[in-house]
Amino acid sequence: MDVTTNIQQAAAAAVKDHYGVEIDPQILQVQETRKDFEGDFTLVVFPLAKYRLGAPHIVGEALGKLLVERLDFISSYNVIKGFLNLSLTDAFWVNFLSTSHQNPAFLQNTEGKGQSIVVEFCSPNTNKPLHLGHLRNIVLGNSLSHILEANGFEVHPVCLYNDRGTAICKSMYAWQLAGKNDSPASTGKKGDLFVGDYYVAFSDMLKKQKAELMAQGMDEKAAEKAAECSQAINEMLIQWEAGDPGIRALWKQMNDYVYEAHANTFKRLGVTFEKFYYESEEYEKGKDAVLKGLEEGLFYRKEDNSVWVDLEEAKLDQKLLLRSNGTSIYITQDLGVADQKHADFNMQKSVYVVGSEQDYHFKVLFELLKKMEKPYSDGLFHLSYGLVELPDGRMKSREGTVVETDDLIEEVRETVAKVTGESEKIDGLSDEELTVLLDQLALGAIKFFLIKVDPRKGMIFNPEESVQLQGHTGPYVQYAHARTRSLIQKAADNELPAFQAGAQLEEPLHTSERELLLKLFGYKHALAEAARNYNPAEIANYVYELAQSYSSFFANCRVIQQDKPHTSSFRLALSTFTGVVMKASLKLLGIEAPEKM
RNA sequence: GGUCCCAUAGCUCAAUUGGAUAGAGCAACUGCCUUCUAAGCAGUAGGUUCCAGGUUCGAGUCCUGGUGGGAUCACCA
Repeated sequence: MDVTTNIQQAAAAAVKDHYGVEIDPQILQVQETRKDFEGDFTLVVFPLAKYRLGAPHIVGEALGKLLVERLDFISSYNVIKGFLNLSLTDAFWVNFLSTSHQNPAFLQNTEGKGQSIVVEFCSPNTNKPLHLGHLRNIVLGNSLSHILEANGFEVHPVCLYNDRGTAICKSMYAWQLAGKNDSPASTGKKGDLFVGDYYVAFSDMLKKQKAELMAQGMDEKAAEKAAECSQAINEMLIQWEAGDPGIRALWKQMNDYVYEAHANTFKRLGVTFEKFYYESEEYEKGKDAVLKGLEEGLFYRKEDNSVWVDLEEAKLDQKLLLRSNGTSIYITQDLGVADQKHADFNMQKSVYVVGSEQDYHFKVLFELLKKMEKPYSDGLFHLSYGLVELPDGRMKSREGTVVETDDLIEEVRETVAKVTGESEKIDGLSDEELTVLLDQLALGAIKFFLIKVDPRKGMIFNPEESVQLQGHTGPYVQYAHARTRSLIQKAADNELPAFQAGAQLEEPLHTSERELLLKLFGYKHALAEAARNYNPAEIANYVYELAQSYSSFFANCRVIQQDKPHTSSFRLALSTFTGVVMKASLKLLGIEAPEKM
């Protein structure tokens, strides 16, 4: 049994024996003792107030005394107001380390066993490169997938490509007009950039044509519709729908350029998807589901033949599901894709990592799926994240303020190279190893930066300052990990006794050793909470605190000491284990843990 | 206008989901590399947690009402 529940139950039993009152052990929360107070775990006594057992500090005293008597792993206690601080024996911690440090099960939770869960993320358009906003999405989705997996879930990461519609037609049209014979190969541009440039070219064209029409007195909306290039796009869309071979071939060509480029970026980021869905293949699939719902009386048809659903009960509006001409809209497609996922993976839960601007959309979608009584409708979750903004506002592709993924990685990599170049620690590395290291550190910095913030919140990205290598950063954690590895190297030169259960140390545990052990002890809880809340930021903060505790330990406690072999081997095991937990935690964030840096 | 989200140190963010004296990093200042990696450690300084009420043993966290910022409300996706 877990110590904290052990303490809870023992405390509840003590209350019963001492006061004759039966209480629910759950109300007695046990938490890590705050720094500045003596102790390891704290039992909060205040909730007992409603049983009128006496002043909280007196109740705390009584319980503390009983707990020390009854639980052999508690060495002492102190009470401050209604907080009962308990110190555990050194033997307990030595035992904790010996049972955990080589136990693979320590890194794995089992809550999700037997449950299948689909995580959809990234979901890009095919008309431009991936930018910082996508990157936050990808990094969050990827990390969430790892976290769920570590909690025992059977995870299926998928990506839905928005590969059809007006956006890609714009690039196609601009290419027809201007480029014709150009390709990524002929221009030496990465495919997504290549297609994106034509998209921008189209925007400029439209802007110009609109301005001309508005100068003739047309209002903005009408001008947008009437512009020659808008008309051409509509025509192209109709041809695409009709399956025009020329248009389809061009469409496929443009998309393929982008897929190849994106695949490259994914690879560089270390992200994999189990399956890609394509809007062009899925967008008609929701129709049948809607028609079936119509038959069952869940939806209704208006005179003009459009199909609607009434969601006013859920405080949402009347929503359109099928156009009057019978075609699908965005939400219809999502209904279809949801069923397709279920057919593919038979999931109980389904997570969508999508920006917060679509909160309303997902409320509607989830309400609809519930109404249709889908088997997975209880397990739906929208991991909604805020915008990434620049110090002077939103990124705008037209103004050239978009921070592109590949550029960003390159830029950070250069900074890392500079710092690394000044260090002698990497002397033994080959050029190839150095390249790998720089990538690991640059990506570590970027990913950590994007994950550490609560996803719900918008965040500000300052190109000059944001991605640092010191302090609350990925490289800080990576550095702490590298230190654990370097210690092991050093220790190999010394002959230390093997660390084992019941080892007698030459000196009592240092405060920073206790803090570190307490942090390690908290790993399972952090892992479980991150999954329960679908929040990778909790892992980022956990591993940062772990690295802090280790760095402090490293500065305060000498590990290898000739005259104290048992303390040495204990500390070495502690370091090794910390390294293992840090590496596993970083892995959950999609970050590599280098051996040397 | 309706709905939803956000507001914490100069800046970027935390706060174990209602618990102790609100904590980290950056920036500033002070110390520490001739035994394990200084991308580090230890310290100083920095706060009316947007405002006003309420709930209770206890509020940054919950409720009500404001203020400010963002998003959204298409037969777009």
